[in-house]
Amino acid sequence: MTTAELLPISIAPVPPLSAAEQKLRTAQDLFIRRWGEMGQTWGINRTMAEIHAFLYVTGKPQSTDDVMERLNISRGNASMSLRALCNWGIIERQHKRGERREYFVSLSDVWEMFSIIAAERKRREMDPVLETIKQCHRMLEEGSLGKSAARREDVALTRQRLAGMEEFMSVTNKIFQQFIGNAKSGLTRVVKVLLKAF
Amino acid sequence: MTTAELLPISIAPVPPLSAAEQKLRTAQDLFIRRWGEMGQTWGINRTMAEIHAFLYVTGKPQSTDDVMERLNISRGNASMSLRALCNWGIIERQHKRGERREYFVSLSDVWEMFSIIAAERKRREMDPVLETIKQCHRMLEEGSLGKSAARREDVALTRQRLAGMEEFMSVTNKIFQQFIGNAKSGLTRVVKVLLKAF
DNA sequence: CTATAATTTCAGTAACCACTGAAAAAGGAA
DNA sequence: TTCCTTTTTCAGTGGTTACTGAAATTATAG
Repeated sequence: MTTAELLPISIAPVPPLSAAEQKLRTAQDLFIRRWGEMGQTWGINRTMAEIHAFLYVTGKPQSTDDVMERLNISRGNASMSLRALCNWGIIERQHKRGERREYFVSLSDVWEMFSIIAAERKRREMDPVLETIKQCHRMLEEGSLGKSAARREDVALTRQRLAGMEEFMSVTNKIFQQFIGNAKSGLTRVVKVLLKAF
Repeated sequence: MTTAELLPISIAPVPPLSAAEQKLRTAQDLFIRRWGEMGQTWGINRTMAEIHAFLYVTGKPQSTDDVMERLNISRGNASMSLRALCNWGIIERQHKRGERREYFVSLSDVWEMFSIIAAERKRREMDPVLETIKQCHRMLEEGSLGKSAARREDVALTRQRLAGMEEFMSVTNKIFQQFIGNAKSGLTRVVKVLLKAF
């Protein structure tokens, strides 16, 4: 009994990679790994970032199995991470005619991707902070504290600090807003303007 | 034997907080907690962010014990986190005349703080990515692949994707650079440019 | 110098998050 | 319907990071 008979199904004969294919793959892997590392330090888990990098850099629709194989991860992990990326909206499901399995593709426009991510993070992480700062401010106003208390040195200091932070967050928010607002339509213009100005 | 005799050293009679003090503290705590949460999602550990928020929002020099007590953390944790924040350069040690213990203060200028952080993160996290992308690009040039290989569809696709990402990272880098050199005026300028363009 | 206060270090532990793999569910094809 | 393929779910596990607490070290006062 041969190995082929014992394992009749799997282990399709993998076509050997040409030199060019190998180099392509190496370059892609390099990018994928770096992207994963970067993701980690920005609060995005490594695997998700890597999957995204893989879909983005190959530019081709890839199946769950492609992802599993390329990144050496389990089916469960692949499934959950792919779904999360779909929910973010930076990759999309794609059905192939007459094929049962699903494929995934990354958005091709980096700017669009970034603006989607920016919008979400602004909403979830920056807006609440700004809201909290305003709330703190209100708590320390004369109206809620009384005149004499509001003039206490420590109260004044804290209010001052809160004001500084609020100003900063407002400006940052505006920049994000600019990117987000112009997501599809005018991002290339934003880019051009920025490139010209700096 | 009274409790005071059994525990002669610690438990100095904590002066009761006035209403104003309580409100001040509540407002500060609110800010501190939010800041900690935000830090986490941006890849900064909660405690460090909280310590910084505490120092920033009170505006007063605080000792290690003050930090421990206010945030309910151990001495070891406080010590290590404070040191890390000092290394970042966003808080500073301060000696008080005739006092043995050390105090810590936060930088007061939010713009300066963020530009310090931005500089470091750019250097450690963005520059390497840009470098990697360039490297990948080079690996897929005609020179290293040969003419026919370089024209393969999949190679072309990947090169295109890398180019898109490189453009994005370049612009982002420039914005950061703008911010790093001259924190407030730099960013304000970015905002102005963006607002004028739309 | 000694005594004591303050700080740092670090081994051990706790909490957290990512990941696996197998079982269940869902989705066609016959 | 049943059979087979693909996807999803999730309990359990492994790995990582954050934190504690006590011992070691350093700094200051007397």
